[in-house]
Amino acid sequence: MATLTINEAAAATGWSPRMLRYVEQLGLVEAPRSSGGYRLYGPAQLQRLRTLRELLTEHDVELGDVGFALRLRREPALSQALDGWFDAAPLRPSAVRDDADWLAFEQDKHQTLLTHTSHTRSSA
Amino acid sequence: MATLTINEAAAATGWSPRMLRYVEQLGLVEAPRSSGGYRLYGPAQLQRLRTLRELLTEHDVELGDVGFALRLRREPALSQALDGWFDAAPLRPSAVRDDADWLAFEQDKHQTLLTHTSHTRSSA
DNA sequence: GACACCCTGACACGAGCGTGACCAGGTTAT
DNA sequence: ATAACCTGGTCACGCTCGTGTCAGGGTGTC
Repeated sequence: MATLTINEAAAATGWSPRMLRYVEQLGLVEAPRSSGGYRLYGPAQLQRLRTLRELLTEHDVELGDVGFALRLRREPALSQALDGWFDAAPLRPSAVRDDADWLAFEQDKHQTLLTHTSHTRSSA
Repeated sequence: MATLTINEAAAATGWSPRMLRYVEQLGLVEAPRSSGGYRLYGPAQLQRLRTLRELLTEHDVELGDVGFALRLRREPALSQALDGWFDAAPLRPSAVRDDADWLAFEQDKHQTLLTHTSHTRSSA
């Protein structure tokens, strides 16, 4: 099967050769290699590079962000931890959740009072 | 209900007041305000700040990354686009997928050949 | 009303990211 | 065999991030 070298692929996709290597380093588009080590870009890679570019421009996303998304796919533990964190509490905070929270809060307060000589305030 | 001011919350969670404002700016932990505009940290916020810290240290994640994860939750279109991109092609590329790809590839190649006077190579 | 605290906004600065440019050496097609 | 191309590595530069600090002004408590 015929393939393009990195410079040809660059010309075909609008990326610079430098960026193609960088994108590969991020794990986003990895080209197979020739026996001598040259990157060989086939249709799949070209397509991927093009759609990647669209992703970035249309959604105002950085390469690093896509890299992080990749990390999320590869580390389910991380993804799960994030899910848990987001779901565990409302972003627009409402109020107290349960008694366990209250207990922890009182402990915090005392801890605070021990180190800093401060005082609480009444809410709005 | 009693709450802590930003300095007290900082002392209780280990963040600096500066960072609490920064974290809020990223949309990660937003504290309710007093009528005068003071941030009021309750147990929910303190808990959130603590677990956020754990997230960062235990998974070697940056604040910006969590911010991006938040963006993913708020922009389903973006999340979907990323999903599509990741699923559309294998990261460890294998070969051709279907004839449509081949067609696109030939077009690319010609486009390349038109602009640059280059040539194709045989694969490894 | 005095004093301590909080607010926003700005400047500063080291560290890391995205990107280009260059180099010495290996690969490929003719 | 030679010219053109590729490779990984490194230096450079501008930019953003995380973080501290300061200034000018408002808020809360006694």
